[in-house]
Amino acid sequence: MLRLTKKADYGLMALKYLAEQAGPVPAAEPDAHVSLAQSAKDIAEAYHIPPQLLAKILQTLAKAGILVSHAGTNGGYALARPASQITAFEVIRAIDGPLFITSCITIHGACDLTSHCTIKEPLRKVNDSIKDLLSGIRISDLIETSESRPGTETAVGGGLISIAL
Amino acid sequence: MLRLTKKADYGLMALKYLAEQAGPVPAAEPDAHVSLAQSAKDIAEAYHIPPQLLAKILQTLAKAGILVSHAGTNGGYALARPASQITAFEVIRAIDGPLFITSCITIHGACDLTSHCTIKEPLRKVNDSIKDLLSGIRISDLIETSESRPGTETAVGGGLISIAL
DNA sequence: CTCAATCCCGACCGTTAAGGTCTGGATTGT
DNA sequence: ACAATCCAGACCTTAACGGTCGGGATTGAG
Ligand code: FES
Ligand code: FES
Repeated sequence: MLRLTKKADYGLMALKYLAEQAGPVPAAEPDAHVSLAQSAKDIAEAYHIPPQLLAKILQTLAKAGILVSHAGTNGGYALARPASQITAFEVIRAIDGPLFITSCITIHGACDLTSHCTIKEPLRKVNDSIKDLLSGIRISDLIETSESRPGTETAVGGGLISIAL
Repeated sequence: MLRLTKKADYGLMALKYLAEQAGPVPAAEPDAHVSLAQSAKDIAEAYHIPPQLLAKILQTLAKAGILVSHAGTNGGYALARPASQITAFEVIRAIDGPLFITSCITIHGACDLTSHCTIKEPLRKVNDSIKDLLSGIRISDLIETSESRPGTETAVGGGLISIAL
């Protein structure tokens, strides 16, 4: 249930990476772009993800106005805005499209039993809540999660995604 | 993104239906079962959904302890508990399995780049938030979608879901 | 006892989308 | 001129989803 695609995961990782690269902004360059340009290949190698796939994701993000791109020898991608002004919601939406939980959104608008479905409305509210939740998360929120223990690898904390209840 | 499967949708619809049938409980039968038994076929016809598919969904729900079943001529399904004690989360979980947004849960435990993934932890928190959100929704919340008691709002539309990163 | 109405279980199948690859072309700094 | 990039599609493979089928096990009714 409620599955976030790997593409969106990759996209968020890449954005976080870019935000980190541009992290210590010397506050001496108020114009131009927000962060340094990084090539798709570099980012892909940093995270060991398929380079060509990430390339396409970054292109999508660029088309959505979240990234700016620059071709050429020292080209690459940079954040179009400060990391604090990019929400997880718009990233996910840009990559995965406007799909939502109802599963009743076919290409024809709505599913054929939309007139009999009695839980459509409450589900829409859940949908909105999740949207709000995601909209409240900014890229800048991702960069300082577990940064305090140098040396030790993360993910040592045992139960990764145990999903237990 | 974040797509709820149609099966879960159907399951919720069926549960709501059962809850409605048993709605005006005369409070004179504190024992036995909570609601009247309805056959899978009846429920399927009420909503115009594939009967055989719904049958399987109800079986799953019964196995999960959410419904009780009774074979025989006047058999059918009934809620195993009052509708106010069944959450949307456990329904979805019973039907769609313990899948969650991370998309990094393969059958082998975790995805192979779990050691490089830097956003796993923040994502897990989002996950938990959604889980909490869904856990706060009860079947009884579905039956009075509009114009209900002003005292007991569904707490869904309020957007009071905050996430701490 | 017999029978019909049910629930139960597993196998099966078609469609779709996700994840990933490949090829060719358009920019642009050096 | 050339290499490093970005860009835009056309593919491919696999797995999950949505749905179907048939056979078997219960159980109330007549
Ligand atoms: S089944 Fe389509 S709106 Fe619920
Ligand atoms: S990509 Fe697997 S944990 Fe994020």
